[in-house]
Amino acid sequence: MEKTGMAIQVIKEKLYQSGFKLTPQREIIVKVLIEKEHLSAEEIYMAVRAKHSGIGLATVYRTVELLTDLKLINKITFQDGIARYDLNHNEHHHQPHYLLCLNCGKIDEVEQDMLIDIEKEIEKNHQFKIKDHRLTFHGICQDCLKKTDSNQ
Amino acid sequence: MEKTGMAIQVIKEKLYQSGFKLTPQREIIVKVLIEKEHLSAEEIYMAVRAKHSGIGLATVYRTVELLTDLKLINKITFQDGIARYDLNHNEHHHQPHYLLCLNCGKIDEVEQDMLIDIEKEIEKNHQFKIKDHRLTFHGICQDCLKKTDSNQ
DNA sequence: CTTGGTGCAAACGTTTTGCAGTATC
DNA sequence: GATACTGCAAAACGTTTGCACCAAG
Repeated sequence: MEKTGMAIQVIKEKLYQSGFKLTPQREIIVKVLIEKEHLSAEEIYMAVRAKHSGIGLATVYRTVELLTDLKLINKITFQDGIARYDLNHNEHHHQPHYLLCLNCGKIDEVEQDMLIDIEKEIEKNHQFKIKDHRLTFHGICQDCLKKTDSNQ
Repeated sequence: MEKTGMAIQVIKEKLYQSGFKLTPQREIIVKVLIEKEHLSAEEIYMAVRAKHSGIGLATVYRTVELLTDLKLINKITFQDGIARYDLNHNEHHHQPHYLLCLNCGKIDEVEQDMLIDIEKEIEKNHQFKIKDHRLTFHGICQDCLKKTDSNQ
């Protein structure tokens, strides 16, 4: 709960710095985002309604849009076209890399930025100034590998 | 025209090998995909209607789905959630990397696979068997850099 | 005549928007 | 009382599907 309180405080400050408020609805949404990762808007909405039944889906969308604009959370869309949201804990603005299991759908994050050298090469070879990146690996996670190993 | 004819011939063969036909509608769609890259379904539909006004949008969707399943084209979805399609010229099954200009929206491709070493490291460190990847760099393209350089 | 393919329109799931009402300063 | 924010419902958007019709072997 310490961590939650701290994170909310930081977000509250950044909101006020930009002229926005941390309304009760926004606070509940942020708490949900702290508790669980990779949630879609619908999933946030469900979790939020469990705590405060009066919140509308539109508020969820408007809040995650606001938080994304302020770079407080990351919005990521995999191939299914559904946007998912994660708190942006690291100060560095780069997106983490994702490991997406094709079997069970689990999403893992790799916080370490492994693209630095590649980005330098791309910038040199293509005269393209890189601001951000999205990298997702599709494959089979550790758990699913174990399950299938014994059978095949 | 040589290139177009060859590409269509290859696609026709692969379709027949899998028990499908190259209908007139499918042929027109393929020709459009040969002529332009990174088209959305809607854009394919527009281009196709210019050549043959009777084709329906559903046929476009069904065709690109079929071609994607047969790995004849790549489907890629950027952060806007709109799927785009590209002919898969290289035999290797890996997705190219993309350079997306935040200023003008231009999409460039990097065919060379630069992730091989990183994938080895991820597989070792996370016990995750990688099957495919999606890598997009967001930044400013050469043309837009030139335009803004003089002003700032 | 059977099978696969098509066009149209309707349905779908996610996201956005208009608007009237609410809370806050 | 002005401003930012909310909830609801409707609309918008890209995409998929049901179905009757068509084409080809």
